[in-house]
Amino acid sequence: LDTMKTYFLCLSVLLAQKKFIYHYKNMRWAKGRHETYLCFVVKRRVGPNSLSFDFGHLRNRSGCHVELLFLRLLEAGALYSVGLCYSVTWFCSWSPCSDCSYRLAQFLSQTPNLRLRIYVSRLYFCDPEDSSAREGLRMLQRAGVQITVMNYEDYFYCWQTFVACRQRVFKAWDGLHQNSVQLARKLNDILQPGEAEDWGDAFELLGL
DNA sequence: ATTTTCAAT
Repeated sequence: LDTMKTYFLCLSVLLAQKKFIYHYKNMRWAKGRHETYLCFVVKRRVGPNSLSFDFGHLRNRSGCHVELLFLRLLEAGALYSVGLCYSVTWFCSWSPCSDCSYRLAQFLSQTPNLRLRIYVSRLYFCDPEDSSAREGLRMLQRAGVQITVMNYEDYFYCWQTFVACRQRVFKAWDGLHQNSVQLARKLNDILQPGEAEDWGDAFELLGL
């Protein structure tokens, strides 16, 4: 019960502006981001024409990745009860590691009444083409998860929704758009493997 | 060109 109280306490607090900027900045070399934040919205269908919402944020704690903390929260019944339809959208500062992807896919296969959409600010350990993190993302996609790289609008939305912004308008950092485009391209390569080679083949065929 | 990563000290 105390654990649950702690969770609810965490959920009720808005993120500090500096913390949000620091951890969600989508720069290529995100030095020192040894924490991961997860901002979420849980939409619940409680009647034919009515929805209820929960929102908040979590961060990883004591060696537990934030995605698994979120799953624990769901499983503890804090945000979830059987028989209702859910849609969960979360905005994470790092993309999930392979292990979290695996566990999420497992969870989702047992929970058909839950839809998950994941927005990520940066890609976690996805540089090598054969990395398990990349494979994990593909597994999530096959499990029906929509994975997207955050863009300006997404940061804007998060700022309004999860940050103690006190009516201060979100101000983009240098390179936000460029970095987002680059990361989106990379994620696209990860999720649609083979496309690049197809192009290569096409060029070869055309003698280019 | 190169740099980092849900830490470990």
